[in-house]
Amino acid sequence: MKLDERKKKILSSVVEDYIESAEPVGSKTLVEKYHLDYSSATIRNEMKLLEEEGYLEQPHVSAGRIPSTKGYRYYVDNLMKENKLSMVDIDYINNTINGFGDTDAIIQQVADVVSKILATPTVVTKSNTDTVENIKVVKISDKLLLVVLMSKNGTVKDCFAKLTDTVEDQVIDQMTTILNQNLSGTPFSELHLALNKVIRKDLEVFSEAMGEVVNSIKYEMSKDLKKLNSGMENIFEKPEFSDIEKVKNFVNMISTKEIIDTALSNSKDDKLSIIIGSENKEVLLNDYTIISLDIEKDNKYLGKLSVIGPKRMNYAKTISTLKYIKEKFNSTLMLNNKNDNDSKGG
Amino acid sequence: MKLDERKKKILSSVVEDYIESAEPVGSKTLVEKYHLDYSSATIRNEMKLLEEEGYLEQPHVSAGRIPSTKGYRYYVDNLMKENKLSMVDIDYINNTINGFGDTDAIIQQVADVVSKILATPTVVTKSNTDTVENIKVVKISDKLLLVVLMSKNGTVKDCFAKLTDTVEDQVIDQMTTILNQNLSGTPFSELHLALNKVIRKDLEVFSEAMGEVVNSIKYEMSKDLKKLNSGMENIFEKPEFSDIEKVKNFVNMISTKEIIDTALSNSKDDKLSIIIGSENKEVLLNDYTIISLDIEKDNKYLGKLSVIGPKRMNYAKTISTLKYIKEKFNSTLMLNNKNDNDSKGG
DNA sequence: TTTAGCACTCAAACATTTCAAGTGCTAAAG
DNA sequence: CTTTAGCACTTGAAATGTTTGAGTGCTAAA
Repeated sequence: MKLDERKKKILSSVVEDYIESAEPVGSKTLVEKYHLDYSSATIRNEMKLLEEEGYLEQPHVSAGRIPSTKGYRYYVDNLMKENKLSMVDIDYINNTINGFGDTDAIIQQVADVVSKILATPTVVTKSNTDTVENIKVVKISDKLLLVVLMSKNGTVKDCFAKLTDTVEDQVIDQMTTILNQNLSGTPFSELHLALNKVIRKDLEVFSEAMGEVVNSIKYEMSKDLKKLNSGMENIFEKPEFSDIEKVKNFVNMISTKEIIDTALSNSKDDKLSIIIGSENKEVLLNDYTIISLDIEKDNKYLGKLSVIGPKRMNYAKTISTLKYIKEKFNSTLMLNNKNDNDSKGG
Repeated sequence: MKLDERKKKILSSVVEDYIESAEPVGSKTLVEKYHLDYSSATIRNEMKLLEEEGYLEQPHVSAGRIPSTKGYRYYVDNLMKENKLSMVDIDYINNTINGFGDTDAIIQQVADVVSKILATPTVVTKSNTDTVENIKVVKISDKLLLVVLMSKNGTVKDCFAKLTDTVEDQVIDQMTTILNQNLSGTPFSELHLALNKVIRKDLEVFSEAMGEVVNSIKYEMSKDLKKLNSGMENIFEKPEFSDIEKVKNFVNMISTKEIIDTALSNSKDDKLSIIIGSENKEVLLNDYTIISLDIEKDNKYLGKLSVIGPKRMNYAKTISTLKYIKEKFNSTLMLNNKNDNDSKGG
């Protein structure tokens, strides 16, 4: 696990060259371009050792090396140099995110700016930290239920569940109890996951009614989540997506709310979260890296700003851009939001 | 322009086979699959004539024929058989578009349902027919203008324009006059086009201030337009998009609001509008067909429901699906919208 | 411990061949 | 005059073969 200086230098050069060129990096390139004062043969020997240790990979025997997930991780944790944003980028951020408009508009601005600067798809979620206090299920007719969610802060959300079979009053009561037991206290932003647990536990008992209620709550929540994508078109510039199948999978993945939600909610909530390739539990995301950051304003949690792209991404620039934007939100320079219609009142 | 029965039968068979198979249709296929009681040689002669008349095209000399834009147009206008929706599709529509939720939710439902059934990208726009009554430009500071738009119905929209140079009061007055002259009475949904005309006419005079004001209004309007895409992932199943360049162009086009806005606003506002391939003035859309339909409820214009896809699309099914949904909106079976926060009050 | 040198591997690029689909034309048949 | 059988011809796609160059691992000497 301890790498000597030379190995560090080699690893960092491989990572940086590969990030830039997207081509496997060979020993000769390293010697010439990165002024390593050894012969290519020596570098080859070192690279072989780095490969055996799991930091590098070789696409095929006569190719150069590319970083493995472990290699990227080591680079990010130990080798990466901080990146100062260029004045151009700073100006662009400051001119575009001006704080005008409601939260939705600002979120959109942030997504647009980040995806422009980094030329990568960007996802911004606006989370609702308000928690569920009480859930009521009201029978409107034999086959129609009204679900009402009351929050701690006093807002009310409601949605309908349509059934194909009639449902007994007693079942509704039971259902209400289960929902309250499992969900009260849960932040709205985590309701999705909590609901999945509920149906996994109780599906055998009241399959249809419970299923419909859960789905209608999920649907209502999905409207609330306000996930904003931007810059999807940037993937076409990246050689990782030269294959149509890859594009297809990526687009499908991004459109699948659950995958992204889960990925983002897995990130530790405190600071900056970097999940590289196979570190992600979701197999479909194993070729991608997600870097995300919570944004706060006046100690109020606004949401999560995330960048998703191939493992081969410019980690240094991405991180400094995200951090800069986070600071911008913390600074008092921004105007206050004019109006915020996050959730309709009860 | 008059085609005899045999030519009609051949043209319609070519169109339908090509829609299904995406492969150029040869004379042998037609004889065998469509029971045309002539030899392949006769069919070949007829196809040659149809090609000379412009109804068919030949990708290369040893390939079968594919319909030209003119061929599709003739098919749609004269040959196409009405398509009854399957019970499965009808059930699916009825179960999914239930009229619950606000207008935004319903629009999303419509987009989702249509893209699912037709397996094609779908765009639904919610138009705002309220018209501009008065525009005020207020100087907040030397380099910051507030633009206020008052509507006939009494709602107020406002946005900021940031300048890099200071601007004289007199210029602001002049600008206000020009904006009011050109825009008052314009429906919000057409503001985009009207603004383009304004800057084209007056750009020489007050380039910066006017430009910024126009842009900020446009940005504000774009939030209002509520364009909802759905089913973008469906393009990957179509051989038209096997080439990555095509996908790239399509995605870029769809993300470019102006292109789609213009394309949709060109469609005649009354009934069903079908714009096939090169019939579209926008060159970038020349390989695509846009079918769209205005949706009304209680004689109130709700918006436009549009399907965009390659010229080779299932015209009959697309049209009947859209029509069915339009009727569903007209029918009184749908619940009334619970609440509608189209635009914030003044 | 480092390095020069060399045999070896493999993907990518390019060239060549083969194949099948489908045509247009001609001349004969209806 | 219309239809059709027959055939030479064209062409893209797929399969196959060839070349090239980048890069490696290993060996033996410095």
